[in-house]
Amino acid sequence: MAAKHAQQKPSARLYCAGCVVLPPAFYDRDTLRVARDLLGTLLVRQSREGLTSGRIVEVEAYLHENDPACHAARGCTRSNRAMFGPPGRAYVYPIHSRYCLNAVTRERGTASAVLIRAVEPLDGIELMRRRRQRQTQRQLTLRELVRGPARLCEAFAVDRRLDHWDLTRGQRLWIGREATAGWRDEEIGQSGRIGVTAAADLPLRFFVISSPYVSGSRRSRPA
DNA sequence: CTGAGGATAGTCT
DNA sequence: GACTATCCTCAGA
Repeated sequence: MAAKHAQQKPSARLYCAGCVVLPPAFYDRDTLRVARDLLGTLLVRQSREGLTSGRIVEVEAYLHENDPACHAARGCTRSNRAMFGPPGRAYVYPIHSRYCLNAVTRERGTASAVLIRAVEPLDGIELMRRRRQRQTQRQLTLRELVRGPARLCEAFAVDRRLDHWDLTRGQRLWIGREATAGWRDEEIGQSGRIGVTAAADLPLRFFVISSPYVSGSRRSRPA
């Protein structure tokens, strides 16, 4: 159990080194399936500042059909256009002067996506800390670096410029699969989505029960 | 640990 | 002008 979470000890070898970039076909499936399967994959960001990576431990599905909480529910606008594009692209949405990162999927040919809410920090922790530390005086704990969709984007330097970015090319920003096995279904929790007012009861949030990096209160997790 | 309140800026009506 | 898929701080248990 605990062994599935990486130790903080710095390693000479990169965690994301053996990763295989997820192909377009991965995203071109039922959105719930993609959301579940994204748990345990690695989010990787390569920029001029350096490389950061983290294991995805919490996601939310946003479906085009019968989901009023989905940004695509009211049709295509300038800001949500990426969701109407091909699967495997990034949809970066600005909110409250911060950003959220989604992976676009295909839900029977309509616009849908998976919001990445939290990761377990792996590579480039000091770089994440530098980016996140800019506002705060206090020393941030490891879990505070990436717990929550907007904190995660700040730690990974994801902003509007990466909207529409192709996540399947293995450059700048991508998601990869490790050789090691992921979590079993019993280790995955499901709940309503956080922060949404519409359709808040739909169980479209998936998270790793044992992970300390999952956002939201403990109450949103089963005992 | 939890919940409440305010900051903040881009987007749409 | 009114939202919002958030975060931070602070008070209280």
